[in-house]
Amino acid sequence: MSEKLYKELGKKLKIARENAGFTQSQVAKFLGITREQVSYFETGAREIDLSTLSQMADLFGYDLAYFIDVGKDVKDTEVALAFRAKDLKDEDLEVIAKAKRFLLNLDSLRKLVKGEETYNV
Amino acid sequence: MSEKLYKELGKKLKIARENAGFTQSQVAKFLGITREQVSYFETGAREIDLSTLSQMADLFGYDLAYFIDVGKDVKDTEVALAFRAKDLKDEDLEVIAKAKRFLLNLDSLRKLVKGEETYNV
DNA sequence: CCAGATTGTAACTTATTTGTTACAACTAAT
DNA sequence: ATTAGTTGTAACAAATAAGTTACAATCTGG
Repeated sequence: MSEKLYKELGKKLKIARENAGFTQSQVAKFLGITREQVSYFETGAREIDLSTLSQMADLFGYDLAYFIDVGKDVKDTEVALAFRAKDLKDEDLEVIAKAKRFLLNLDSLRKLVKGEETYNV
Repeated sequence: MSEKLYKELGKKLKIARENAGFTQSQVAKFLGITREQVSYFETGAREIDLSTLSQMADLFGYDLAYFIDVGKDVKDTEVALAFRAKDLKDEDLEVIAKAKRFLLNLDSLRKLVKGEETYNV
């Protein structure tokens, strides 16, 4: 997970905490960690671990998936851009070219390992 | 997150890896961690961090949420199986991970750019 | 069956992460 | 504008997690 995504997650955490009406100190006490850690998580300076994130989701009344799906929109956008080649950087084109070659070879690969099933994606 | 849940997560990871046709060593090399770590993650002996879990989800062709949300239905196993990696080299793993993300996003992509066509790969 | 490959796990060392302390910036209320 | 309360962040020590090595168990193709 990229550094950028942790910043997004941190913003969500901060907003969720404020919506729930907690201070960082209260959250920290509840989680058994320091106030500073909570701050670091919210600013994206330090990576939050899964169990702490899960506890925060419980405390703030959110589904864990809400915090996990951070960056999903960004991913979709990146893929969407793949179809508008004029906006792409050179380094991206390399990856897309390889991915397309891979997809083109997928059919023969499938015959190699499995049977004759077709996959609708 | 309880210790028990980590064991469940580990089992899911192992099954997902085996379905994808990877060895622990291949996965470890892709992730830049040791083979032993992968083993510890799969047995639940050590806690997996969010970023590593996210990378594994990409590599195996699963949504990250699948490994987090207990009781969620298995999604896109067909896609994962389509990419059995038995005969592939370690260097290809990066491309495969990206190609899988590409496939997983095809559905939303289709809605974004086109109409109701289906794509057979 | 045999040899090689894969996996689980323990013990130890190294590296990374977290806690602690300290201080500055910002806010809201009086 | 001053006080109390909150938050961001740096630096370092302490705690924890990860890497290393080693070995046994299991699986697998020839």
